[in-house]
Amino acid sequence: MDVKTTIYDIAKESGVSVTTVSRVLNNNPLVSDNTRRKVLDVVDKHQYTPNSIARAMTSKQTKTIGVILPDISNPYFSALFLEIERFTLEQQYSVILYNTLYGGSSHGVQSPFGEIRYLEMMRENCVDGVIVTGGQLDLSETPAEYVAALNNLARIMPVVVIGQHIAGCECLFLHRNLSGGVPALVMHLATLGHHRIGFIGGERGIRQTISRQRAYRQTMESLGLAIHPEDVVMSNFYTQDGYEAMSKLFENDSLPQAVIAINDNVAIGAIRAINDQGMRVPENIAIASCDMFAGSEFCTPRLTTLDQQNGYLGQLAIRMLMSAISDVGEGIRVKHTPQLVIRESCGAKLKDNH
Amino acid sequence: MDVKTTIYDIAKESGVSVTTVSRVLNNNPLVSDNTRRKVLDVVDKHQYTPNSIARAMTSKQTKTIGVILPDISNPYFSALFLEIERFTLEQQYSVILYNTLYGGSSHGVQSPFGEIRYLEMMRENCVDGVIVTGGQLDLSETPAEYVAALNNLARIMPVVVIGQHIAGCECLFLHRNLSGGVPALVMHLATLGHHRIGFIGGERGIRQTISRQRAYRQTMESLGLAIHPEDVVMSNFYTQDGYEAMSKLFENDSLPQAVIAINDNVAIGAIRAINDQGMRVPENIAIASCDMFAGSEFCTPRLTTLDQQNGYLGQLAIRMLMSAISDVGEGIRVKHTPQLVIRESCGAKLKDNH
DNA sequence: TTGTATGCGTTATCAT
DNA sequence: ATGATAACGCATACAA
Repeated sequence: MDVKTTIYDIAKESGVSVTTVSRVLNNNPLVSDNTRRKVLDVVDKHQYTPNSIARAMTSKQTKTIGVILPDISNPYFSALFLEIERFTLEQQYSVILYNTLYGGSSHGVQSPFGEIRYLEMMRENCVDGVIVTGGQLDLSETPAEYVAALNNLARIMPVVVIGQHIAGCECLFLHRNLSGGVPALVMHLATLGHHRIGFIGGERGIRQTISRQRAYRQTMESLGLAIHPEDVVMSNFYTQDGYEAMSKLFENDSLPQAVIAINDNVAIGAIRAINDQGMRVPENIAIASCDMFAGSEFCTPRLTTLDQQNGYLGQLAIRMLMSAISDVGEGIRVKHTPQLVIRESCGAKLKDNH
Repeated sequence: MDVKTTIYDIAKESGVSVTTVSRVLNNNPLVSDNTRRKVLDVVDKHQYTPNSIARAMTSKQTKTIGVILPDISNPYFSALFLEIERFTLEQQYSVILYNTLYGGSSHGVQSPFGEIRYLEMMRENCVDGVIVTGGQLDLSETPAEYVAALNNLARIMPVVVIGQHIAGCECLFLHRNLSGGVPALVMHLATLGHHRIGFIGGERGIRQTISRQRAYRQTMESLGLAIHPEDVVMSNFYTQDGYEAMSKLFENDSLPQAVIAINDNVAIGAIRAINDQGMRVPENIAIASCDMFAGSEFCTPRLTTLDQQNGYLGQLAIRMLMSAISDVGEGIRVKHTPQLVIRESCGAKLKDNH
């Protein structure tokens, strides 16, 4: 391996001091055009780029942010991440990504560490700021040690949490509208004539689950529709979990007319389970989902779902972080409103295709 | 923001020299148990962790690797990445991820830079090694400037390329078996009585596309089956592309009995298009795919596909890189063999579900 | 306009 | 067993 050329090599070969080279590199105007050109020639010749490590030593900035999330193979998180990364790059920052795999992944891959360890690693890596989402943050009762670890980190650098506010947590919060759109979804189903509506997916004790279920229950009640307790089955957030939850429903004596899934993956698994019973969606059972993932407009049937604007959320988070890194600012106040996307899986707009 | 405590703070408070603290931190045996304990107490009290930047200054190692890929929201790449990250973490390394978004993404997100820029950024960030896959690497004619940029980087640090070997490229290559399994797939279809078989998806000029199409053509020929030129439609690698490619097929005078898709996403899009025509899979047209993604066993119909062992591939890549970083080793020789996964979308194993 | 000297936090070399 | 000091590559305060 070649050794990287340093600012000293450039200085010597250009016949100037390191200071001058440094000035040229940082576009400091206090350099004559002549020397500037001379230096840049040598820089180009060696394809020299400053060592960002050494730079970080003096500047106290690594120009790197950290992102901690459970599972990048989950479409919800990858949509978020892609937007975060794009903005990060535009600001000349890089991003270190940690997948905690908390709550499991669809690949069976195991994480070697617990979530708290990832927070520590951020500190060790001297990133300039951190965005963290999912995992224990989404527990209705976030463990005290985890909050303590978050606060520990937040004392050193800006930390943006995408999720609901946690008492005693000193981070910046980007509040997610967890239940928004669910009432619209329930009403849409009711309007289509589905009066017995179930709810599947999501883990017990997770905020998304709780919040969306609550909205579902309240809307049902306000519409005067009864909820059959056996129509509500929790599991997790992946396709497999949708399959299992729906299969549970089939073990009951009777079925709901419509089922709301916690997200598109769960909905897809549910549809598979329904098909396995020789029934069809939406003819026999309608399916709707609370979180739209890329590609769900190509399912059969196309999924009626809620656009949670996940990419937009990522954009807000990174803007919040960047402003916290540069300014003294305490972040920005924002709002996002989940939008109902009506497609085929509930019976509206269904093409006659046979 | 609090300022991070340094080794000096610890030294002063412990009443020893920084050298001794450093020894304690690095488990150097040349410290008496007494001082060690004394120092560790202070370390614990302040929750001190060494500044990895300063450490990198002297050690010339950042304990960070870089991964460059087109789009982490693509299941193929996320499966790869998750395995890379797991092994990386086990080795106490972190990973910086760059999505080049070369070839487009499913989210419409645009990358601010060209691929070569990402290679430069790796150098600037002083990572210890790089894994790069996808993008221009997969062009049948990789541009000379891109190869030059790769070589530039490879002169400074180990670079592992997941893909086919490129003439004149000095990186370490993890050869992918691109066409393996395709003959088995074609034969499977032929055995089921499908004699007119089409092929859709994949971009023109991309190695995967070329390689798999060639295997498809050769196998067809060896089986004495004719290929109708209009049954082959290229597009890209996403669901939408599968939809469009299949729609093209419907514009022809007649249809193939079976269609091979370049991957599961394309297959899903194709199935959607077929359903939109009032036809069913596999009853009217059989669909098979060349690259299995997580969750495709929950499609309706379940996809018959090839397991490319993408996660395993990632594992091999990171092992190769790690051995190149530590040893003088020139990497490891490995083999992976895509496996045929027979499910429902071709008509075998189809449950009667209506 | 240019250069010298110092510091950033750690590890390593060399004393003691 | 412990400590003083140089070195890593860069930015910057201060001189010239």
